[in-house]
Amino acid sequence: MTMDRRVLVPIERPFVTVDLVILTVRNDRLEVLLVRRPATTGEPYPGLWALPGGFIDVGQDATLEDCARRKLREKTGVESPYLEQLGSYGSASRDPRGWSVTQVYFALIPDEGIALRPGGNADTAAWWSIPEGSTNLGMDLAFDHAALLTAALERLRSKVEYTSLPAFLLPREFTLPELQRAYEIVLGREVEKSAFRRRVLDAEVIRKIPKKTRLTERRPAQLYRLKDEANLKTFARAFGQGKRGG
Amino acid sequence: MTMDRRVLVPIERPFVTVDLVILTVRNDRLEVLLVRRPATTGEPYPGLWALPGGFIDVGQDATLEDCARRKLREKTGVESPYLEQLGSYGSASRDPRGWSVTQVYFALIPDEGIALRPGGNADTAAWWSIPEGSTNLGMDLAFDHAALLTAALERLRSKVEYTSLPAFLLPREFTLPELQRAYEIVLGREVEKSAFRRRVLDAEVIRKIPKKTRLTERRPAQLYRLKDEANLKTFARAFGQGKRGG
DNA sequence: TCAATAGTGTCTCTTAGACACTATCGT
DNA sequence: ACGATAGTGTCTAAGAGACACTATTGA
Repeated sequence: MTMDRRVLVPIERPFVTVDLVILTVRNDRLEVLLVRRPATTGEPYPGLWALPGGFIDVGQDATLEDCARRKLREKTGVESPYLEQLGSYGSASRDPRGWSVTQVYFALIPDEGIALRPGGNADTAAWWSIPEGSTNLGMDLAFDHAALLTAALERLRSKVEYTSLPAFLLPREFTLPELQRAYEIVLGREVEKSAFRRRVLDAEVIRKIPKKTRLTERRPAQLYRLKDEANLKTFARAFGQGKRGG
Repeated sequence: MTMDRRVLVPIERPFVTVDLVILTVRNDRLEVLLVRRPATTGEPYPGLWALPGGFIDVGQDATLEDCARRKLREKTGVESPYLEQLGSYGSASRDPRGWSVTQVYFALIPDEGIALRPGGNADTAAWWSIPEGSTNLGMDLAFDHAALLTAALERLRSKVEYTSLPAFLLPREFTLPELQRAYEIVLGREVEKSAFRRRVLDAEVIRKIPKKTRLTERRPAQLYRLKDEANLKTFARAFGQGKRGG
C-alpha cells in the first residue's frame, strides 16, 4: 500500500471481515459448512444461512491467514486443513451496515471426527449438500455469500483438473478408488479408471503405505497417503474434458 | 462476511488499501510501474520506490475493482486495461502504522500513448525493467511490495502457459511474431514458432484483420486483433515446458 | 539475386482415452 | 466357482516439439 494523501486517518475506513468456504466430501456428496445468522433484530439477514466468518481480531490475529485458521478451528476443530485464499470482495453495497471488504478463504477438510461447534451466538452450524455439478445451493444466502460460494466451487473445479486437491477432502489414508470417486464428485462427471491411476501415480504426489483395506466386501485395495500434506502438487498435464477429439 | 459479536463497531478496524502491479512490454522488456514515496518525515519508507496504490475512497469508489481502475487511470490515463485481482495481504506488521490489509490487483497495458502522471504528492512515477526470467527487481521496495511484485510475476508466468494474456501487453493490432515475442519476454525463454502459431490460431482467440504491416524492412506480416478484448481466453492445452520428454 | 523475416508441412514422441484383460478377495 | 471390485496392458489418436521447407518483401 502507499499513501497519496497528507492526512492520515480521517479517511473513513471500510470494515474488514474474513469468510470461509469450508468443503468436505460426506455421504458421497460435496458439502459446505454454513451457519445460521442470529434472528436478533438489528442484525442484517436475520435467520438466513451464511458462510462462517467474522471480523479480524487485530489483537489476536497476526495475519489474514491466521484469522482464517482461527475461525476454522473455532467452528470445526480442524487444525491443519488445506487453506487457500480465494479473493476479496468489497463494495459499498454488499453489507447494509456500510462499505465492507471480505477476504474469502476456502478450506478442504476430511470428514472424520469433526464436531461442529456452535458459535458464541448460539447460531447453528450445518453441512449443506451441493447438487452434483452445480455451483450453488439453489437457495438464498446472507449478503453476497451465494456468489462467494459459486466462486469457490468454480475455483475448486478448475484446479482439480490439474492438481491433487481432492486428496485433502479424504482421510489421511485412502485408496485410489476412493480418490477417484472424490474427483468424480467434485467434477460432477465420471473419470476413466486406467488413465486416472496412471496420471495420479505418475505425478508422484501420493505414497503407497504398507497396508491394504481389510474387512471389505471384495478385493482389498492398496492404501495411499499424500507425499507432502502441506503442499499442493501440480500435475504435469491436465485432465481432458471427457471424450477426446470430436 | 458474518458478525459473530453483539457489539458492532468498537472492534478496531484494520486500514484498507489497494495496490497495483502495472505491467507492460517496453524496449523488448517486461516493465513495472513504480512510484517514489514522499521524502516527508513521518511517512513510512520515505524516498523508497513502491507500487502505486492508496486508500479506498468510500465516497467515490463503489467497489474494490472501481477503486483499482480509478488509481490506474490517475497514474496512466489507461481506461480499460486487463485487470485481475491478485489477492490480499494483511497483517499487523506489514505497515508500521498499524494492522493493514491491501488488495493487490495486476494490470496489463499496452505501451502506447501512455503519459505517466505524477501523483498529487509530487511523487515521481517511472517504469522499471524486470530482468529476463526474474521475479524481482533486485532492489528494496517499500512495505512488502517486493513480495507482492514477485507474486504478480509468478501469477503472470503461470497463466501465460495456458492463456492469451500477453496479447494485452501489445497494441490492439499486432502480428504473430510480435505476440510470440511477448510470450518469450514474459516467460523468459524462447518459444518454437510453428507450435506457437498453431496453438494460438487453433485456440481462436485472435482475429485476422484485413491489413498487413507495411514500411517494414522485409516481408510484411499479417495483423491480428483479440477476438474478445474484454475476456481472457483459455487455451485448450498448455504450453509445454520447453523440450519434450527427456 | 540476396538477406531477412513471415509463414507452412511433416515427422516423431508422448500421453490421454478407451476398453478388454487379469488379480484377489468374500461367500 | 462366482460375483464384485482392484488393478494392468495395449491400441489409437491427437497434440507439441523439432526442423526443414516455401513465400514475400526491400535493396
